[in-house]
Amino acid sequence: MSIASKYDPASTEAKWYAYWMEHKLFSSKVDHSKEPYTIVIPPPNVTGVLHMGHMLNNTIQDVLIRRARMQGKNACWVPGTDHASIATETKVVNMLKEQGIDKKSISREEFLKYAWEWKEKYGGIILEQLKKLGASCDWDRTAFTMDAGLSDAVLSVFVDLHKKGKIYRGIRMVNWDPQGKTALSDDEVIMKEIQSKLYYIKYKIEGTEDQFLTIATTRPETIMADVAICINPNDPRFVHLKGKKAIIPLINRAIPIIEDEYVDMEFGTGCLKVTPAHDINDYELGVKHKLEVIDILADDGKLNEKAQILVGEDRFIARKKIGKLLAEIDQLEKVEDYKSNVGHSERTDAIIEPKLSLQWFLRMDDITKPALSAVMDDVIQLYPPKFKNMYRSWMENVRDWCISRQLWWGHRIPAFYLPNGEYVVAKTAEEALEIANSQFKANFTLADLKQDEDVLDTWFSSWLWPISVFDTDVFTTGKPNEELKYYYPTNDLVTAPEILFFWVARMIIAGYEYMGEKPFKNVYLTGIVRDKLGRKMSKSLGNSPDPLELIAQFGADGVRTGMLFSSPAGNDLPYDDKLVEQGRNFSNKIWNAFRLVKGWEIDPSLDGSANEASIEWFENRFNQALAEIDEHFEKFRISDALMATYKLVWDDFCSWYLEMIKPAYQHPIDQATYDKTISIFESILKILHPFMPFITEELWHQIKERSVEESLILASWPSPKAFDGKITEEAAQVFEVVSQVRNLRASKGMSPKETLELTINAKNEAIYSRFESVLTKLANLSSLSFGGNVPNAMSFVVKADECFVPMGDSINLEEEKENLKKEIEYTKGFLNSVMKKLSNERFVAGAPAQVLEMERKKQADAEAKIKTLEESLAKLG
RNA sequence: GGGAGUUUAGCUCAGCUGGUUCAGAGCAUCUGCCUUACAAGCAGAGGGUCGGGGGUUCGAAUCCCUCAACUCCCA
Repeated sequence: MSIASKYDPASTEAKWYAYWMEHKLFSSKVDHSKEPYTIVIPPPNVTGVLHMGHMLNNTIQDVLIRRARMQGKNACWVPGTDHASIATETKVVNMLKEQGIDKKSISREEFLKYAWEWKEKYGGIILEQLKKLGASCDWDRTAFTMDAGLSDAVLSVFVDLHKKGKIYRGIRMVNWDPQGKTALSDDEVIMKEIQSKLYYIKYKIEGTEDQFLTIATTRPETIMADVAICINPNDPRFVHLKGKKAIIPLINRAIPIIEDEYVDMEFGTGCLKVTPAHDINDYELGVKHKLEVIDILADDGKLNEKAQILVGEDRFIARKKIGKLLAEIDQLEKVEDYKSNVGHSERTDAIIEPKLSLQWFLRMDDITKPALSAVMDDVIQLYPPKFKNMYRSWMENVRDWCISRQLWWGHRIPAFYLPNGEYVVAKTAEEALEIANSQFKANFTLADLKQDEDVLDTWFSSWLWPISVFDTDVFTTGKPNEELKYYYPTNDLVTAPEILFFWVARMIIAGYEYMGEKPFKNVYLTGIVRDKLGRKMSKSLGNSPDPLELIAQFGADGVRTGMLFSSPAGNDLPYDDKLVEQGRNFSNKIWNAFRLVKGWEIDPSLDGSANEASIEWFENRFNQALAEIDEHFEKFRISDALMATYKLVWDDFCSWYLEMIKPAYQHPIDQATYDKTISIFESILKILHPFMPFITEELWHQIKERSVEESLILASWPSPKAFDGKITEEAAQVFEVVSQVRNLRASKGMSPKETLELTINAKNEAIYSRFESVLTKLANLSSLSFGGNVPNAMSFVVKADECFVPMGDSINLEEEKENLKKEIEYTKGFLNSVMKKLSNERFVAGAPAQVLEMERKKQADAEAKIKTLEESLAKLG
């Protein structure tokens, strides 16, 4: 045989991907004669490389898009990348550092030149990697969040929202990363439990020499920024302190003692130091009690001159030193070990400093409303729906979005400061100048304008993604172009739950704000890919396999199916090489099934009527399975759809169907059976294609020569036909007899080659005679007959039909009797439990008719079975 | 501290509105086979008190209460 016994994916995959690309089969154009089906890719970081999470995510998208394409929809999968401000800037800064260049020593323009060079060099690697996976994106549409058009859209939106009064500038407490020297959104902060210390510090009461109050704090270095001590008004321990003042140790500044029920009487000493500049809760308390704000920390986390002491020291060194100084003057009561959750920067891992700073904000109270109800009312459906709760609690408690970042790589905030202290928001400096001069009746020149140094949060561009990849002007014109009208709203979004709020929620917000319409219908949330120990895959742990190596080793089809075998929506995927191995084995199984069929000689003179029952059975079984598979897809149960396909192909098609119709070795097959089998094979390739695009396309073309238009990627998904459940049920009964005969052989240690005689005492002989040739072949029988009395035979019962297999003298009469007795005993016990139910008046009265009927049938079946068994026992003597 | 989720076979998970689809699947395990499509395979088998306890019901993996463990989100 000319075809190799093992499938070699490498050459096949390269060949077909090139073929699809060459003939532009992933391409989608506006076509009103077809229903659009659109997915926008969650844009990966432009400088990123493919990791296992991408593999899972993009495999799912490709499965969905390929199936939609086969269903005759105009499938459009838009790829692209995200500029990822912080991540990319960090990488570029590090790269420059390696070259001995300090970011501070070069200008913004120079830095951006390096950054763009970096982007040109590494940007898009990840997209190339996606091609290896088989991703059928319309690559001509590849977008980048910093492309000219998309950037323009971002600025338009900023200007527009500012005009609408939704964007404002204000002092707020933000999460400050002292290492990256930038503000972070709440979502970019990771809470980690760390071991710290709780310092008990004694503050002297003003006007006394020996009266103190003690406060417990984890941050003694901030006492110089204290503006009050707060006690709970209901705390009897501190009644004597009301209205007094306390003196901050070391700097001897008096601060008032205030009262607020916010203070937890149980925690620490019950006294709380209030430091509005350095703690969010204190800040709110400060606002409530109109306290001043003293900020003693510089942007880099070092103490500034307002601290009065230890100026220039790093916050953590200052913490230790303050502890020591306090101890020296005997105002440190004690230090305890303490575990607390502390925010860390997602990017730099530095401990976050709550910091007051001047930032740009987007008002979230109104703009979020349609986005909340869209999900609550299932206009947008989350899969799995359990995320609805999380979504709601987030949307209901959302805070204004801090959209400025102290970085250079990104969309620079289009705000221009004027010499008169005012500022103007406009897309360009020229426009800004015009507005400024007319608004303030001035004669400023371009040189007078100073643009804001900050850039916008990356999500402020990616929230427009489902719109801006199609139309970048709609934000100013308000009139969607043809593309946007046709493709928007998109259908499905596949992404990780960790960015449900970062990204998904904000796209919904932008969708309603600018299109008055949802951006997508369904959101499929994947899980996180973890290693065997349940840890997240990460570069630092080194526990992530290289996706490209996996593809090289197991084939893209194998990896795709492997990833999907065990990853229901929303569930983490515990990755194991075993999974992709199973995927590879599946490819091989399909390959070999094809080898078998392709190897048959056809003899047109042969009569194939003996195979008709088998063909009829499989066609029914196929339609039954297809209905299940389609249903799984509709409900986004992708793993289940795959598993149902897997079992149909492996068990029903390979293990049963092909064995049923397989001619004896070196014997030819009849034309009718061959043709039917090829057509069945084609149907199977179709439903496999979304999961395993490469091997299926390869075999599709090996079946016969086909034109580009006839490629499998464009073939139509089989439409489910009605199936006869009776046929599949009866076949299952016949298969059970086959299994039992095989089992009998195995338990007697007989070779499968030894033929056996089978006699069935059947209620309905037609079931078996229809499949006579199949039974004979698969159970390796020398004869099949019907009747009751068979001496010296082993017996088993299938659905109240007793089957006899004569074993001659090798039969152990006593053992047989024992087995029969056991079976009778068991069935009687079963009957008993049924009778108990049926004799229970309340059951008969309360249970629905259908259930009653079922119980009565159980009773009848069991009684018939017992009768058959007892007769057999009697015959044995 | 507040909220959500999870707990079913060795592992990963199905099990829809309580009732033959009711204790399931895949993988792993065990036994026997290199039976000319496939050992990346074939045929067969074993394996679970559905986290513990209590309740509702004629009937509970499924509903309620309670306890326990784990996970996530928020403070």
